[in-house]
Amino acid sequence: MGRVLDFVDVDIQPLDALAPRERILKTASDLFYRFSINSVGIDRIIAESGVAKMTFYKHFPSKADLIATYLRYKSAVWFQMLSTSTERAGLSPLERVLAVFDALEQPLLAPSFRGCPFAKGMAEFGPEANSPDVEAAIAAYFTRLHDFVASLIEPLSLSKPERVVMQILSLFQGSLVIAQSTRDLAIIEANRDAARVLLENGIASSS
Amino acid sequence: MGRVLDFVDVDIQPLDALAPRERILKTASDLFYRFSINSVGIDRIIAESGVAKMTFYKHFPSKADLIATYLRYKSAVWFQMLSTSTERAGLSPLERVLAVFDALEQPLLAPSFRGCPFAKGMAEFGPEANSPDVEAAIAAYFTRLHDFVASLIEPLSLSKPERVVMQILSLFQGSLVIAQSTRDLAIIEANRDAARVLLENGIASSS
DNA sequence: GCAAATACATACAGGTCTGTCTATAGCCCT
DNA sequence: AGGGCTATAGACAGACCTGTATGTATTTGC
Repeated sequence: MGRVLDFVDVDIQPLDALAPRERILKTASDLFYRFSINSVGIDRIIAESGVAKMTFYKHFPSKADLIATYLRYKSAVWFQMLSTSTERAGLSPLERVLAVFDALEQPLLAPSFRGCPFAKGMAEFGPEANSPDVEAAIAAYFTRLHDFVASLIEPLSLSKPERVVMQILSLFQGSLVIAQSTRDLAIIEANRDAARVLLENGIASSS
Repeated sequence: MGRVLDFVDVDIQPLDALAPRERILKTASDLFYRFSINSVGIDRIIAESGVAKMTFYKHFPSKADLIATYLRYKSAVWFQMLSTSTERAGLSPLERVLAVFDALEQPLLAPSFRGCPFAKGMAEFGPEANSPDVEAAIAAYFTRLHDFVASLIEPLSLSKPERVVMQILSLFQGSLVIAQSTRDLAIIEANRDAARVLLENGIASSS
Protein backbone atom coordinates (compact mmCIF):
# COMPACT_ATOMS: atom_id res chain seq x y z
CA MET A 1 0.00 0.00 0.00
CA GLY A 2 2.62 2.53 -1.00
CA ARG A 3 0.10 4.46 -3.08
CA VAL A 4 -0.28 7.20 -0.55
CA LEU A 5 3.46 7.69 -0.64
CA ASP A 6 3.60 8.50 -4.33
CA PHE A 7 5.11 11.84 -5.13
CA VAL A 8 3.25 12.37 -8.34
CA ASP A 9 0.03 14.29 -8.10
CA VAL A 10 -2.01 11.89 -10.16
CA ASP A 11 -3.66 9.29 -8.06
CA ILE A 12 -5.10 6.04 -9.29
CA GLN A 13 -7.86 6.24 -6.75
CA PRO A 14 -10.12 9.29 -6.98
CA LEU A 15 -9.92 11.67 -4.09
CA ASP A 16 -13.46 11.30 -2.84
CA ALA A 17 -13.08 7.55 -2.44
CA LEU A 18 -10.57 8.05 0.36
CA ALA A 19 -11.41 8.31 4.02
CA PRO A 20 -11.98 11.89 5.16
CA ARG A 21 -8.72 12.14 7.07
CA GLU A 22 -6.67 11.08 4.05
CA ARG A 23 -8.67 13.34 1.81
CA ILE A 24 -7.91 16.30 4.05
CA LEU A 25 -4.23 15.45 4.34
CA LYS A 26 -3.80 14.93 0.63
CA THR A 27 -5.62 18.12 -0.30
CA ALA A 28 -3.69 20.10 2.28
CA SER A 29 -0.44 18.59 1.10
CA ASP A 30 -1.07 19.69 -2.46
CA LEU A 31 -2.17 23.17 -1.49
CA PHE A 32 0.52 23.80 1.13
CA TYR A 33 3.20 22.73 -1.29
CA ARG A 34 1.91 24.50 -4.41
CA PHE A 35 1.15 27.76 -2.68
CA SER A 36 2.59 28.18 0.76
CA ILE A 37 1.39 27.11 4.15
CA ASN A 38 0.36 30.47 5.49
CA SER A 39 -1.44 31.49 2.34
CA VAL A 40 -3.78 28.50 2.35
CA GLY A 41 -6.66 28.77 4.77
CA ILE A 42 -8.61 26.06 6.50
CA ASP A 43 -11.73 27.01 4.59
CA ARG A 44 -10.08 26.29 1.28
CA ILE A 45 -8.74 22.92 2.42
CA ILE A 46 -12.20 22.04 3.66
CA ALA A 47 -13.87 23.11 0.46
CA GLU A 48 -11.45 21.32 -1.87
CA SER A 49 -11.41 18.13 0.15
CA GLY A 50 -15.21 18.09 0.33
CA VAL A 51 -15.35 17.77 4.07
CA ALA A 52 -17.27 19.51 6.79
CA LYS A 53 -15.51 21.88 9.11
CA MET A 54 -16.28 19.87 12.19
CA THR A 55 -14.93 16.76 10.53
CA PHE A 56 -11.71 18.57 9.91
CA TYR A 57 -11.34 19.72 13.49
CA LYS A 58 -12.14 16.25 14.73
CA HIS A 59 -9.18 14.80 12.84
CA PHE A 60 -6.84 17.74 13.28
CA PRO A 61 -7.26 19.74 16.49
CA SER A 62 -5.65 22.81 14.94
CA LYS A 63 -4.09 24.04 11.75
CA ALA A 64 -0.63 23.69 13.30
CA ASP A 65 -1.45 20.06 13.87
CA LEU A 66 -2.31 19.63 10.20
CA ILE A 67 0.87 21.41 9.16
CA ALA A 68 3.04 19.14 11.27
CA THR A 69 1.23 16.10 9.91
CA TYR A 70 1.68 17.40 6.36
CA LEU A 71 5.42 17.74 6.91
CA ARG A 72 5.75 14.27 8.40
CA TYR A 73 3.78 12.95 5.45
CA LYS A 74 6.03 14.72 2.96
CA SER A 75 9.04 13.38 4.84
CA ALA A 76 7.76 9.84 4.40
CA VAL A 77 7.27 10.51 0.69
CA TRP A 78 10.79 11.83 0.22
CA PHE A 79 12.47 9.02 2.10
CA GLN A 80 10.40 6.56 0.15
CA MET A 81 11.88 8.04 -3.02
CA LEU A 82 15.37 8.10 -1.57
CA SER A 83 15.11 4.48 -0.53
CA THR A 84 13.84 3.44 -3.92
CA SER A 85 16.76 5.11 -5.63
CA THR A 86 19.54 4.07 -3.29
CA GLU A 87 18.42 0.48 -2.81
CA ARG A 88 18.36 -0.43 -6.44
CA ALA A 89 20.10 -3.72 -7.10
CA GLY A 90 23.64 -3.81 -8.39
CA LEU A 91 24.80 -0.48 -7.02
CA SER A 92 28.26 -0.13 -5.57
CA PRO A 93 28.56 1.67 -2.23
CA LEU A 94 29.73 4.80 -4.02
CA GLU A 95 26.93 4.61 -6.55
CA ARG A 96 24.43 4.31 -3.75
CA VAL A 97 25.52 7.68 -2.43
CA LEU A 98 25.20 9.21 -5.86
CA ALA A 99 21.75 7.70 -6.22
CA VAL A 100 20.31 10.31 -3.88
CA PHE A 101 20.56 12.71 -6.82
CA ASP A 102 18.65 10.31 -9.02
CA ALA A 103 15.82 10.60 -6.52
CA LEU A 104 15.53 14.27 -7.47
CA GLU A 105 14.67 13.56 -11.07
CA GLN A 106 11.08 12.63 -10.52
CA PRO A 107 10.20 15.65 -8.34
CA LEU A 108 12.01 18.06 -10.64
CA LEU A 109 10.17 16.73 -13.66
CA ALA A 110 6.77 17.21 -12.06
CA PRO A 111 5.14 20.48 -13.14
CA SER A 112 4.05 20.92 -9.55
CA PHE A 113 7.65 21.07 -8.34
CA ARG A 114 8.11 23.94 -5.90
CA GLY A 115 11.39 23.16 -4.17
CA CYS A 116 12.09 21.45 -0.87
CA PRO A 117 8.97 21.31 1.31
CA PHE A 118 11.08 21.49 4.46
CA ALA A 119 13.15 24.45 3.42
CA LYS A 120 9.87 26.09 2.50
CA GLY A 121 8.53 25.15 5.91
CA MET A 122 11.55 26.65 7.63
CA ALA A 123 11.01 29.83 5.66
CA GLU A 124 7.54 30.25 7.09
CA PHE A 125 7.96 28.69 10.52
CA GLY A 126 11.22 29.85 11.95
CA PRO A 127 12.16 29.98 15.61
CA GLU A 128 9.88 32.94 16.35
CA ALA A 129 6.78 31.30 14.90
CA ASN A 130 6.08 29.51 18.17
CA SER A 131 4.94 26.30 16.52
CA PRO A 132 7.05 23.66 18.23
CA ASP A 133 5.36 20.75 16.46
CA VAL A 134 6.03 22.22 13.05
CA GLU A 135 9.60 23.08 13.94
CA ALA A 136 10.14 19.59 15.29
CA ALA A 137 8.81 17.96 12.12
CA ILE A 138 11.19 20.02 10.01
CA ALA A 139 14.16 19.38 12.25
CA ALA A 140 13.36 15.68 12.25
CA TYR A 141 13.50 15.59 8.46
CA PHE A 142 16.89 17.24 8.28
CA THR A 143 18.30 15.06 11.02
CA ARG A 144 17.02 11.96 9.28
CA LEU A 145 18.37 13.14 5.94
CA HIS A 146 21.75 13.75 7.51
CA ASP A 147 21.80 10.31 9.08
CA PHE A 148 20.60 8.74 5.86
CA VAL A 149 23.45 10.21 3.85
CA ALA A 150 25.90 9.43 6.64
CA SER A 151 24.85 5.79 6.58
CA LEU A 152 25.38 5.67 2.84
CA ILE A 153 28.81 7.20 3.16
CA GLU A 154 29.95 5.13 6.10
CA PRO A 155 30.87 2.02 4.02
CA LEU A 156 33.26 4.16 1.97
CA SER A 157 35.48 4.66 5.03
CA LEU A 158 36.43 8.21 4.21
CA SER A 159 38.91 10.04 6.37
CA LYS A 160 36.52 12.90 7.12
CA PRO A 161 33.08 11.44 6.58
CA GLU A 162 31.16 14.14 8.42
CA ARG A 163 32.65 16.79 6.18
CA VAL A 164 31.64 14.92 3.05
CA VAL A 165 28.16 14.36 4.42
CA MET A 166 27.73 18.11 4.74
CA GLN A 167 29.01 18.62 1.22
CA ILE A 168 26.61 16.06 -0.22
CA LEU A 169 23.73 17.53 1.78
CA SER A 170 24.59 20.99 0.50
CA LEU A 171 24.67 19.80 -3.09
CA PHE A 172 21.36 18.04 -2.55
CA GLN A 173 19.57 21.00 -0.97
CA GLY A 174 21.28 23.42 -3.31
CA SER A 175 19.97 21.45 -6.28
CA LEU A 176 16.45 21.99 -5.04
CA VAL A 177 16.88 25.73 -4.67
CA ILE A 178 18.68 26.30 -7.95
CA ALA A 179 16.37 24.02 -9.89
CA GLN A 180 13.45 26.01 -8.60
CA SER A 181 14.80 29.24 -10.05
CA THR A 182 16.22 27.89 -13.29
CA ARG A 183 14.18 24.75 -14.01
CA ASP A 184 17.26 23.24 -15.61
CA LEU A 185 17.42 19.49 -15.15
CA ALA A 186 21.14 19.51 -15.91
CA ILE A 187 21.64 20.54 -12.30
CA ILE A 188 21.09 16.96 -11.21
CA GLU A 189 23.76 15.47 -13.40
CA ALA A 190 26.14 18.31 -12.59
CA ASN A 191 25.75 17.80 -8.88
CA ARG A 192 25.87 14.03 -9.02
CA ASP A 193 29.19 14.39 -10.80
CA ALA A 194 30.29 16.94 -8.23
CA ALA A 195 29.45 14.45 -5.51
CA ARG A 196 31.40 11.76 -7.32
CA VAL A 197 34.45 13.96 -7.52
CA LEU A 198 34.20 14.83 -3.85
CA LEU A 199 33.75 11.22 -2.82
CA GLU A 200 36.63 9.98 -4.94
CA ASN A 201 38.75 12.78 -3.63
CA GLY A 202 37.88 11.73 -0.08
CA ILE A 203 38.69 8.12 -0.81
CA ALA A 204 42.00 9.03 -2.39
CA SER A 205 43.09 11.25 0.48
CA SER A 206 41.99 8.68 3.01
CA SER A 207 44.27 6.02 1.57
CA MET B 1 27.58 55.87 2.52
CA GLY B 2 27.56 52.09 2.62
CA ARG B 3 25.96 52.12 6.03
CA VAL B 4 22.56 51.23 4.77
CA LEU B 5 24.08 48.23 3.05
CA ASP B 6 25.48 46.69 6.22
CA PHE B 7 24.20 43.23 6.93
CA VAL B 8 24.55 43.45 10.66
CA ASP B 9 21.49 44.55 12.55
CA VAL B 10 23.23 47.09 14.73
CA ASP B 11 23.18 50.50 13.23
CA ILE B 12 25.36 53.37 14.24
CA GLN B 13 22.59 55.81 13.55
CA PRO B 14 19.43 55.33 15.60
CA LEU B 15 16.37 54.33 13.64
CA ASP B 16 14.28 57.41 14.33
CA ALA B 17 16.94 59.70 12.91
CA LEU B 18 16.42 58.26 9.44
CA ALA B 19 13.99 59.57 6.89
CA PRO B 20 10.57 57.88 7.05
CA ARG B 21 11.07 55.87 3.90
CA GLU B 22 14.34 54.40 5.12
CA ARG B 23 12.85 53.77 8.54
CA ILE B 24 10.00 51.83 6.98
CA LEU B 25 12.26 49.84 4.68
CA LYS B 26 14.71 48.98 7.42
CA THR B 27 12.01 47.93 9.86
CA ALA B 28 10.25 45.88 7.21
CA SER B 29 13.51 44.29 6.19
CA ASP B 30 14.20 43.13 9.73
CA LEU B 31 10.68 41.85 10.29
CA PHE B 32 10.25 40.18 6.91
CA TYR B 33 13.54 38.37 7.31
CA ARG B 34 13.21 37.36 10.96
CA PHE B 35 9.65 36.18 10.71
CA SER B 36 8.34 35.72 7.23
CA ILE B 37 6.81 38.11 4.75
CA ASN B 38 3.23 36.96 4.96
CA SER B 39 3.20 36.80 8.72
CA VAL B 40 4.17 40.44 9.19
CA GLY B 41 1.34 42.90 8.69
CA ILE B 42 1.47 46.49 7.60
CA ASP B 43 0.23 47.63 10.98
CA ARG B 44 3.21 46.12 12.73
CA ILE B 45 5.67 47.65 10.32
CA ILE B 46 4.01 51.01 10.80
CA ALA B 47 4.02 50.71 14.57
CA GLU B 48 7.64 49.60 14.85
CA SER B 49 8.93 52.16 12.41
CA GLY B 50 7.02 54.96 14.15
CA VAL B 51 5.31 56.18 11.04
CA ALA B 52 1.76 57.07 10.14
CA LYS B 53 -0.24 54.83 7.89
CA MET B 54 -0.72 57.46 5.25
CA THR B 55 3.00 58.13 5.21
CA PHE B 56 3.59 54.49 4.55
CA TYR B 57 1.16 54.35 1.65
CA LYS B 58 2.64 57.50 0.20
CA HIS B 59 6.06 55.88 -0.03
CA PHE B 60 4.88 52.37 -0.89
CA PRO B 61 1.63 52.15 -2.86
CA SER B 62 1.00 48.59 -1.67
CA LYS B 63 2.49 45.88 0.48
CA ALA B 64 3.65 44.02 -2.63
CA ASP B 65 5.56 47.16 -3.55
CA LEU B 66 7.29 47.16 -0.17
CA ILE B 67 8.11 43.47 -0.48
CA ALA B 68 9.72 43.92 -3.89
CA THR B 69 11.68 46.89 -2.56
CA TYR B 70 12.75 44.84 0.47
CA LEU B 71 14.07 42.09 -1.80
CA ARG B 72 15.96 44.51 -4.02
CA TYR B 73 17.41 46.06 -0.89
CA LYS B 74 18.52 42.68 0.46
CA SER B 75 19.98 41.88 -2.94
CA ALA B 76 22.10 45.00 -2.78
CA VAL B 77 23.26 44.01 0.71
CA TRP B 78 24.27 40.53 -0.37
CA PHE B 79 26.14 41.64 -3.46
CA GLN B 80 27.87 44.26 -1.37
CA MET B 81 29.14 41.46 0.84
CA LEU B 82 30.06 39.28 -2.11
CA SER B 83 31.99 42.12 -3.71
CA THR B 84 33.83 42.87 -0.51
CA SER B 85 34.92 39.27 -0.18
CA THR B 86 35.83 38.56 -3.76
CA GLU B 87 37.60 41.84 -4.46
CA ARG B 88 40.06 41.60 -1.62
CA ALA B 89 43.58 42.35 -2.75
CA GLY B 90 46.01 39.60 -3.52
CA LEU B 91 43.52 36.91 -4.42
CA SER B 92 44.23 34.58 -7.29
CA PRO B 93 41.40 33.98 -9.77
CA LEU B 94 40.67 30.65 -8.14
CA GLU B 95 40.71 32.16 -4.65
CA ARG B 96 38.28 34.81 -5.79
CA VAL B 97 35.76 32.13 -6.64
CA LEU B 98 36.25 30.51 -3.26
CA ALA B 99 35.81 33.88 -1.58
CA VAL B 100 32.08 33.74 -2.18
CA PHE B 101 31.97 31.28 0.70
CA ASP B 102 33.86 33.68 2.93
CA ALA B 103 31.01 36.10 2.36
CA LEU B 104 28.74 33.67 4.17
CA GLU B 105 30.64 33.87 7.44
CA GLN B 106 29.27 37.17 8.57
CA PRO B 107 25.60 36.35 7.92
CA LEU B 108 25.92 32.90 9.50
CA LEU B 109 27.49 34.35 12.61
CA ALA B 110 24.68 36.83 13.12
CA PRO B 111 22.10 35.58 15.61
CA SER B 112 19.43 36.95 13.31
CA PHE B 113 20.47 34.59 10.51
CA ARG B 114 17.42 32.96 8.94
CA GLY B 115 18.71 31.55 5.67
CA CYS B 116 18.61 32.99 2.17
CA PRO B 117 16.09 35.83 1.90
CA PHE B 118 15.41 34.99 -1.73
CA ALA B 119 14.83 31.29 -1.20
CA LYS B 120 12.52 32.33 1.60
CA GLY B 121 10.83 34.74 -0.78
CA MET B 122 10.36 32.02 -3.37
CA ALA B 123 8.83 29.81 -0.70
CA GLU B 124 6.12 32.38 -0.03
CA PHE B 125 5.70 33.93 -3.47
CA GLY B 126 5.76 31.18 -6.01
CA PRO B 127 4.29 31.31 -9.50
CA GLU B 128 0.70 31.17 -8.25
CA ALA B 129 1.07 34.07 -5.88
CA ASN B 130 0.35 36.58 -8.66
CA SER B 131 2.91 39.11 -7.48
CA PRO B 132 4.95 39.78 -10.58
CA ASP B 133 7.09 42.48 -8.97
CA VAL B 134 8.08 40.19 -6.13
CA GLU B 135 8.78 37.30 -8.46
CA ALA B 136 10.85 39.55 -10.69
CA ALA B 137 12.94 40.78 -7.78
CA ILE B 138 13.71 37.22 -6.73
CA ALA B 139 14.48 36.07 -10.26
CA ALA B 140 16.73 39.09 -10.73
CA TYR B 141 18.76 38.12 -7.68
CA PHE B 142 19.33 34.57 -8.86
CA THR B 143 20.19 35.68 -12.36
CA ARG B 144 22.65 38.21 -11.01
CA LEU B 145 24.16 35.65 -8.65
CA HIS B 146 24.58 33.23 -11.51
CA ASP B 147 26.26 35.85 -13.66
CA PHE B 148 28.41 36.95 -10.77
CA VAL B 149 29.77 33.45 -10.19
CA ALA B 150 30.11 32.90 -13.93
CA SER B 151 32.21 36.04 -14.23
CA LEU B 152 34.45 34.84 -11.42
CA ILE B 153 34.89 31.46 -13.06
CA GLU B 154 35.45 32.74 -16.58
CA PRO B 155 39.14 33.62 -16.04
CA LEU B 156 39.83 30.03 -15.04
CA SER B 157 39.02 28.86 -18.57
CA LEU B 158 37.37 25.65 -17.52
CA SER B 159 36.20 23.18 -20.13
CA LYS B 160 32.61 23.19 -18.85
CA PRO B 161 32.24 26.48 -17.04
CA GLU B 162 28.45 26.49 -16.93
CA ARG B 163 28.42 23.14 -15.20
CA VAL B 164 30.85 24.34 -12.55
CA VAL B 165 28.84 27.51 -12.06
CA MET B 166 25.81 25.41 -11.20
CA GLN B 167 27.84 23.32 -8.81
CA ILE B 168 29.21 26.36 -7.03
CA LEU B 169 25.77 27.92 -6.87
CA SER B 170 24.37 24.72 -5.41
CA LEU B 171 27.07 24.57 -2.77
CA PHE B 172 26.42 28.22 -1.96
CA GLN B 173 22.65 27.92 -1.65
CA GLY B 174 22.95 24.56 0.03
CA SER B 175 25.21 26.07 2.66
CA LEU B 176 22.47 28.51 3.54
CA VAL B 177 19.83 25.83 3.92
CA ILE B 178 21.97 23.38 5.86
CA ALA B 179 23.44 26.08 8.08
CA GLN B 180 19.95 27.15 8.98
CA SER B 181 19.04 23.72 10.28
CA THR B 182 22.34 22.79 11.92
CA ARG B 183 23.94 26.16 12.80
CA ASP B 184 27.33 24.55 12.19
CA LEU B 185 29.84 27.03 10.82
CA ALA B 186 32.02 24.17 9.57
CA ILE B 187 29.70 24.01 6.59
CA ILE B 188 31.43 27.03 5.11
CA GLU B 189 34.89 25.58 5.21
CA ALA B 190 33.64 22.22 4.01
CA ASN B 191 31.93 23.73 1.01
CA ARG B 192 34.73 26.10 0.17
CA ASP B 193 37.01 23.07 0.06
CA ALA B 194 34.44 21.22 -2.03
CA ALA B 195 34.41 24.13 -4.44
CA ARG B 196 38.20 24.09 -4.58
CA VAL B 197 38.23 20.41 -5.43
CA LEU B 198 35.63 20.90 -8.14
CA LEU B 199 37.47 23.86 -9.64
CA GLU B 200 40.83 22.10 -9.63
CA ASN B 201 39.19 19.07 -11.12
CA GLY B 202 37.75 21.23 -13.87
CA ILE B 203 41.08 22.88 -14.55
CA ALA B 204 42.85 19.53 -14.68
CA SER B 205 40.34 18.00 -17.08
CA SER B 206 40.36 21.09 -19.26
CA SER B 207 44.11 20.91 -19.84
C1' DG C 1 7.27 84.53 9.42
C1' DC C 2 4.22 82.24 6.33
C1' DA C 3 2.63 78.97 3.01
C1' DA C 4 2.95 74.37 1.31
C1' DA C 5 4.41 69.98 1.66
C1' DT C 6 5.02 66.27 4.59
C1' DA C 7 4.09 63.39 8.57
C1' DC C 8 1.21 62.06 12.49
C1' DA C 9 -2.86 59.87 14.79
C1' DT C 10 -6.82 57.37 14.45
C1' DA C 11 -11.14 55.66 12.92
C1' DC C 12 -13.25 52.85 9.47
C1' DA C 13 -14.70 49.65 5.62
C1' DG C 14 -14.58 45.24 3.63
C1' DG C 15 -12.42 41.07 3.56
C1' DT C 16 -10.08 36.83 5.49
C1' DC C 17 -8.47 34.04 9.08
C1' DT C 18 -9.07 30.20 12.83
C1' DG C 19 -11.96 27.87 15.63
C1' DT C 20 -16.79 27.00 17.83
C1' DC C 21 -21.64 26.07 17.81
C1' DT C 22 -26.06 24.09 16.29
C1' DA C 23 -28.74 21.17 13.66
C1' DT C 24 -29.36 17.49 10.35
C1' DA C 25 -28.37 13.40 7.46
C1' DG C 26 -26.19 8.84 6.63
C1' DC C 27 -24.26 4.36 8.27
C1' DC C 28 -22.83 0.38 11.01
C1' DC C 29 -23.80 -3.09 14.36
C1' DT C 30 -26.50 -5.72 16.98
C1' DA D 1 -35.46 -1.39 13.50
C1' DG D 2 -33.24 1.58 16.29
C1' DG D 3 -29.10 3.73 19.02
C1' DG D 4 -24.74 5.64 18.48
C1' DC D 5 -21.07 7.18 15.81
C1' DT D 6 -19.60 9.98 12.09
C1' DA D 7 -20.06 13.18 8.45
C1' DT D 8 -22.43 17.32 6.36
C1' DA D 9 -24.01 22.06 6.17
C1' DG D 10 -23.69 26.53 7.46
C1' DA D 11 -23.95 30.38 10.70
C1' DC D 12 -21.15 32.81 13.91
C1' DA D 13 -17.57 35.17 17.00
C1' DG D 14 -13.39 37.52 17.48
C1' DA D 15 -9.19 38.60 15.70
C1' DC D 16 -6.40 40.05 12.01
C1' DC D 17 -5.52 41.77 7.33
C1' DT D 18 -4.95 45.68 3.58
C1' DG D 19 -6.11 49.95 2.16
C1' DT D 20 -8.87 54.57 2.66
C1' DA D 21 -10.63 58.66 4.81
C1' DT D 22 -10.43 62.60 7.97
C1' DG D 23 -8.35 65.74 10.49
C1' DT D 24 -4.13 67.87 13.06
C1' DA D 25 0.68 68.81 13.84
C1' DT D 26 5.24 69.52 12.22
C1' DT D 27 8.75 70.53 9.25
C1' DT D 28 10.67 72.86 5.16
C1' DG D 29 11.51 76.57 1.66
C1' DC D 30 11.48 81.20 0.61
